[in-house]
Amino acid sequence: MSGISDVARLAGVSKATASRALTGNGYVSAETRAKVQDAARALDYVASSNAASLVTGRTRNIGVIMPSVTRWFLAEVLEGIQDALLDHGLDLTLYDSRPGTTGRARIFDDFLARKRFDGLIAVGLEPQDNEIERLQAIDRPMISVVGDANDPGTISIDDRDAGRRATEHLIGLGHRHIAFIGGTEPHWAHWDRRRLEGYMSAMADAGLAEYARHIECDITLPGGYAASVDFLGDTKRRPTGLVCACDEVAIGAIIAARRLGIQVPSDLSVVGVDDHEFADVFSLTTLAQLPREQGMTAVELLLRHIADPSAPVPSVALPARLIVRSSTGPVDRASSAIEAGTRPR
Amino acid sequence: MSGISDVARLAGVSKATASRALTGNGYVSAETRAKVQDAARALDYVASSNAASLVTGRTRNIGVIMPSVTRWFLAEVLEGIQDALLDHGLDLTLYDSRPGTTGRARIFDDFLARKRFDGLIAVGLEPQDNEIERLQAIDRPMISVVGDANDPGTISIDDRDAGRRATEHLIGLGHRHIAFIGGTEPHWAHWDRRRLEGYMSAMADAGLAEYARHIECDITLPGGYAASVDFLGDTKRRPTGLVCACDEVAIGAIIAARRLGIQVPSDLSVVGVDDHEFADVFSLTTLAQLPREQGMTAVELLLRHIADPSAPVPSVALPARLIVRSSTGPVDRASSAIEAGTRPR
DNA sequence: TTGAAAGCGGTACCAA
DNA sequence: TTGGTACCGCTTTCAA
Repeated sequence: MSGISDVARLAGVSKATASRALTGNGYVSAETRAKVQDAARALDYVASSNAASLVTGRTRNIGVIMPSVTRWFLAEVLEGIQDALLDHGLDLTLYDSRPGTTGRARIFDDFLARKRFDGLIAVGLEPQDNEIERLQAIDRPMISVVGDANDPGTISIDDRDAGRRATEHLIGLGHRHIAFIGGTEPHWAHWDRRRLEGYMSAMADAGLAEYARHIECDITLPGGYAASVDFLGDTKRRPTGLVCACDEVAIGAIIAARRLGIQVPSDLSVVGVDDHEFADVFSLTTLAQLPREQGMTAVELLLRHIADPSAPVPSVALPARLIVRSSTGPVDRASSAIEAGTRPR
Repeated sequence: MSGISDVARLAGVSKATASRALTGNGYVSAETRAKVQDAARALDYVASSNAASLVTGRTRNIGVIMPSVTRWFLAEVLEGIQDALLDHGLDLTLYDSRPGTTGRARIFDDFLARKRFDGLIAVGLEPQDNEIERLQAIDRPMISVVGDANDPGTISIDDRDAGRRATEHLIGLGHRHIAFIGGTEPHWAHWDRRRLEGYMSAMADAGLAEYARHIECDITLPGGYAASVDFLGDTKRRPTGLVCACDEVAIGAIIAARRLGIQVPSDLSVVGVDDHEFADVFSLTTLAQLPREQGMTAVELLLRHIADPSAPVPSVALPARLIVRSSTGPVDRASSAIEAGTRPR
């Protein structure tokens, strides 16, 4: 393992000049630069990042904190972040902090305080009470993916709008009995709450507030499946349209419907949010978001913020794009038990 | 930001003593230790890991390199690794190196050479030609998850055995026309090749070699779906049993079967390998592996190796556990087109 | 059991 | 444009 002194010696210059030639900071003649670079290559020189960080205060490392890596959306964002960081030559330190684990507590109490990163990206974090203080105490540039676009440094889709447009899509197909599925009281996230609000306002605007109904479930495929098996079994109250908090829940609902012999979309239309990698296989109509791009955007915003901490940090609210597949279709009033009990308009 | 000198001053001791008290290396009286710890707490002292690493050569950071984080198995292993590392107070640097990307090339050419980690865990990496040399050049302890258990420092299930037992399960149910689905020529991984071998040997041992058939597909849910729609459509040649390279492929096959009106398991029995989080929702019979445990085991092996580099590094081959759900059942000879053309034994 | 002092491997200031 | 040198913050001899 040769150090910069070895490189300097071989190139016949001082350590200082070697450093300047290699980092590109300060004046070096083209000639000496070439000499130094040759020497470095000959010795397979790799700078010690510890030594460099110690004096510059820069780690060339970005921390990413998220509540899981096993959810499709989060994993996609993570890959977008990784790609962008690799392009910039920056390392990625992962803090996978599942709510309620001792690991999460340690991350907030110890790991973040070490500040082994120049900046932090929080993805879908939903910090609880004292975690927020910890985050603020870190005193490092930070960007959030998923969250309230009114907060500075937040990248997300307009969740309220997504919920609204998913609902309007079904209303446009003639549905009135439309339910929303997703979210449970202890575990509400910012985004599913917003999507529910969008659903509610679309229903209200269409004069369908009395038909609005919210079914709680875990925001996972098995969660959506379990809840759907329950409420779809009740034939009398079964809605004809279903707005789902996300695609994983929607796919769970579709699987449940099949198991119960309910045809999608003739008996039940289902719309999700995400454009999950499985959405196509399930022919799922959905409001697509691009998590990978969100991750890459987060990196760009963060690096800009690090480069110029005094500049205001923008937020980015991306629109979701409606992709119509065949899990939604016009309501079939004749064959619907719930419509049979409703007076026609 | 106070440093160790501040702590030392406040505690009324020297830097050296403060360091000893805080790190636990060297003799310090219980009394001074307490004094130093109090001072550290009072000042919210956090040691600079750069400074410490510079002198000790230890980074207290582990690198994890894997070809993706969006596959269920890999994400689960990653969370197992993260949990174990958090327990030990170690950071995790992620190198997500998707095959064929420029990012992957950079990881192998630049990032790994920086050695910003005390050890490396490679998960399902399948390094290609020159990548292997790069890996060896790193000269840091390394453990592999997924791979050949004959190589030292490898954790995996016995893939051959898993393929064999999945096949034997179907044979035991009376199936003879059993196909294997998964793996395509350019992208063979070590594990799906081994599972195919297990399938082949089970077929041969049961005298069913003539019925063996291998269907190629991408090792993903959409890949399994697409291939299945194709080959299940050919009623005359349709097998009654299907051994899948992994659960994602198996679930894709089940979805394809449903779409084609093929009943599972009465028309087609499907068995996978993994016990994916969706396996239960699809009632999938599978050979379960525990990726989270594999990740945690990898950390333990790696830390032991780092602590004592001269000790031999063991390998761990875990057995997969058969979980029978309702995607497999006895063959129904009467209703099977393919069986109709076969003489009974 | 403690303190003084020498680095770890770079960067950046200042003078030449 | 280059070289000498102090120093980043900590650990670790070595001597007391």
